[in-house]
Amino acid sequence: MKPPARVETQSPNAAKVTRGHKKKARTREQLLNAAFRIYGRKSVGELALSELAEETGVSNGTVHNYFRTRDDVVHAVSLELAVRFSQHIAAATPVLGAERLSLAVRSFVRRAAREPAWGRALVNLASYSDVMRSALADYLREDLRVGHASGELRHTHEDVAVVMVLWTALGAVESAVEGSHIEAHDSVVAEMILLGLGMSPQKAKRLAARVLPDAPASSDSY
Amino acid sequence: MKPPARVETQSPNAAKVTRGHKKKARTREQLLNAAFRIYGRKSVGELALSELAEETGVSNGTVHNYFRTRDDVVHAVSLELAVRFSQHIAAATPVLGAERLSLAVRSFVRRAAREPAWGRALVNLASYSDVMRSALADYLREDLRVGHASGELRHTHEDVAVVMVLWTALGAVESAVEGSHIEAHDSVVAEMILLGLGMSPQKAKRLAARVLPDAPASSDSY
Amino acid sequence: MKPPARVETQSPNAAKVTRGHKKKARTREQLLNAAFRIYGRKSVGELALSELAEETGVSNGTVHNYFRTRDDVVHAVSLELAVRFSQHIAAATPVLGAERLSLAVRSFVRRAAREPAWGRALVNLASYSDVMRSALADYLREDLRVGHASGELRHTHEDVAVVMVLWTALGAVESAVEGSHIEAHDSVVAEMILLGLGMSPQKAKRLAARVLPDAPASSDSY
Amino acid sequence: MKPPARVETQSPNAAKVTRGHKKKARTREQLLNAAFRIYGRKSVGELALSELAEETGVSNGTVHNYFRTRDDVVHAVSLELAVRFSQHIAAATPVLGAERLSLAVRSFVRRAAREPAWGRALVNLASYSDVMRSALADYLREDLRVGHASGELRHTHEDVAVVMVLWTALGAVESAVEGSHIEAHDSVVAEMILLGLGMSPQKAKRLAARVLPDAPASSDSY
DNA sequence: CATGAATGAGACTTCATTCAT
DNA sequence: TATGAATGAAGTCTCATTCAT
Repeated sequence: MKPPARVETQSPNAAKVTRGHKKKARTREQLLNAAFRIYGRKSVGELALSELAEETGVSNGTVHNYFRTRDDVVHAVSLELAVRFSQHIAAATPVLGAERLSLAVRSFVRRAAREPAWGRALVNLASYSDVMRSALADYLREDLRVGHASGELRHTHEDVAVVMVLWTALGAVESAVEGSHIEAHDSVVAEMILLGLGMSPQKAKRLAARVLPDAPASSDSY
Repeated sequence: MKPPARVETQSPNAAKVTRGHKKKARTREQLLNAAFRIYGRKSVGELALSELAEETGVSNGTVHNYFRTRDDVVHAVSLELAVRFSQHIAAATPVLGAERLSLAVRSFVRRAAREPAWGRALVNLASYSDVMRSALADYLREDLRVGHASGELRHTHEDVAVVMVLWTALGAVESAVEGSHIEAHDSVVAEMILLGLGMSPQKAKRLAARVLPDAPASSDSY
Repeated sequence: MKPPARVETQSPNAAKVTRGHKKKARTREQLLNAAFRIYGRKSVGELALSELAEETGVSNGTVHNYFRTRDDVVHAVSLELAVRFSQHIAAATPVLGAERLSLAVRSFVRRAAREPAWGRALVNLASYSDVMRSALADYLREDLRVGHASGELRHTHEDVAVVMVLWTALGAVESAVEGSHIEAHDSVVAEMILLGLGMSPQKAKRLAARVLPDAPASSDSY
Repeated sequence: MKPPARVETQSPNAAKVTRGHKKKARTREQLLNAAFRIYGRKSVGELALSELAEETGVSNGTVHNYFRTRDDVVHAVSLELAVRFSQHIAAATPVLGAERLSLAVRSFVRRAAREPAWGRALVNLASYSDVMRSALADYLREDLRVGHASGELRHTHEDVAVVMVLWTALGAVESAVEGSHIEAHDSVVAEMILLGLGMSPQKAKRLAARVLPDAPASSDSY
């Protein structure tokens, strides 16, 4: 029988560690959300820490307690976005491969058309931050590898393929954001990518045209 | 008849002073070159007009006589770069179509590998400036159209195709600049693009592998 | 009923917690020690209360419970230093007069040479705080008065003499701290001071050259 | 008759070198004067560049064109003060030696009594800046050397003597500034210093009591 | 035209200080 | 009491911009 008091004894500074933790986490999240919203309006280099403070509704000094420089903000938002994205995709299709790749590209393009601010933020981040690009590339690479192993995809060089998929998707997002209304934009883009990866034209067309579940209601942030 | 020659003899830089016209043109050119060099080092948003003055070796005020804002600089450099690029490509292959497209993409990637500063400048400009992107897109579009008409290319949507080619090329330039050493990088990229545009795998491989004339000696600027 | 004794056994720093009194006194002492250490590194005006918190290992708020402003800190450290100094000198020589004065000056110079941080702290404090200067001056004044009464010293104006002795000693400490290695520095300084106070050259030389007991092991603080 | 045109011809870029030069020099001087005035009110570490801007009547940015940090200001003012001081002393007595030393010390003390702000500035600068101390020490050293060579002074160690004279003078200035009204303060201090340097009591008293020409009207600045 | 000193708005940065826990 | 997140005043610093020369 262990004496329950010992729980406290074991970690005497647990209180210390937790003190103000929840508030701190909440503030940080608010800051990241605000930053993402700003990236939807202006380029990464134009975000001013003071603007971030105002958008979040905290003081100038508070922002500095969390982020010392603009780049700290970009970095943190990139990581957070990558995490959320992966959770989203994993929830939608647990199966790796060409299909998931197509799905990911298409959902990017669709969301960008629906929420231009989101798309602009994505492009801004990915253009600026190699952290963002790496994070996205890591997910794509998994699908490419599985697709290649299964014979669906026949690209000759994985790294080049990753670059092609990523940048083409970003370009499509960018043009969707700029308001080019293209019929079934997401499918056209996905098909072209799959072709580039060596999939047969018929399969590419079929896979890229699969019906997609309706988008989830867009949350407040990203 | 005044002996104008003597004036030049007396002061080595009299040429500069002789004609306002020439001087003005030369200063502008120097400013553009300097700006391009800076874009090879830092992002477009980080170029400070005062830095441009220093790099060019003129005064703060002089820069302002030519460019009122940073965006003026980006705009001017973008146009100039597009012009030089088109001249370069036109000189290399007068024939429009898939082949010229492949050539253009490959020469971008090669030059980026050879001169990372040039590549960085290109990516920075294209990421930031839609003027730059449009200028490049216009050239690509001609080739795509001709290639499609001739049946070499079978893309279903021209705008999407333009975006794919342009952004994939930019992505490849970016990764070349970052130092990823890939065997025959330019050909691999071109082949993937041609595939995506619907060319048959055999033709794509053959076209993308064509031997290329050696690069011209890199000039001082762009 | 929890067994309070066990609490102490379980945690090694329970002593800290036992009595608010003791803890408070200890915290204050730690703060003063930390402040003195910082004065050994940077000027009095550069000490930040937040830095003091970090150096002491307590929170920002805790410092504020003890000292409201920087000047409070300077004041408290000055008084504490003066007290310790007087105890030290009193322990070494109970006899007032020229000899004790010489001893005091010499021990300052010696300690500064041995522990530059200590010397720097002393100079910083004395340059900034008239409290510090007054405290030191008060001790010197006693010796000057006794020395004058006994005929050993013949200075014409006590206040001026105090200033001369104090500032010369500080200057000597400062140069010792800066690393000027002078043979028998302490004796040379003391002799010059005694001369200035009107002592005969022979007596001054003899008195200033008296052998000194070895320095006590330097404590952690001041 | 000289051809006036030639003046310009000879140095074609003289205009360039001079352009705005007078204005620049004037602004710099105003800034130094203002800084010195501020040092008469508060410690060196308390001078804010923005305050300096306001005191001088120029913008914040202008100050930054001249001085990047507080220390730059201290440094520049120290050098300037040293130059002016040397000019002043050289004008008053061209003869090096104990007499000039006495004169220098006395004029410091007198001026401090007359113009407390000046004295405070001097003490603040000398306490903070080793540049200031070195500059003053260099002048003193010359006199000490000559005085020693001539046999008037018999100090055993020059470096220690420099320190004694300098810091005693500073201490005297400090106490004069604080309002201690001492009869013939300057002479008492000088006498004590000369004694400390080994001069015979009679000579020291006589030399330190020499009548001094009346002080020049205090200028606007230092 | 070119120059570069001066400007001042706007962003960054530091820190003493407050206060809920 | 101790904590530390949040605050905001005060200062630093950067640069596009103006203008007299």
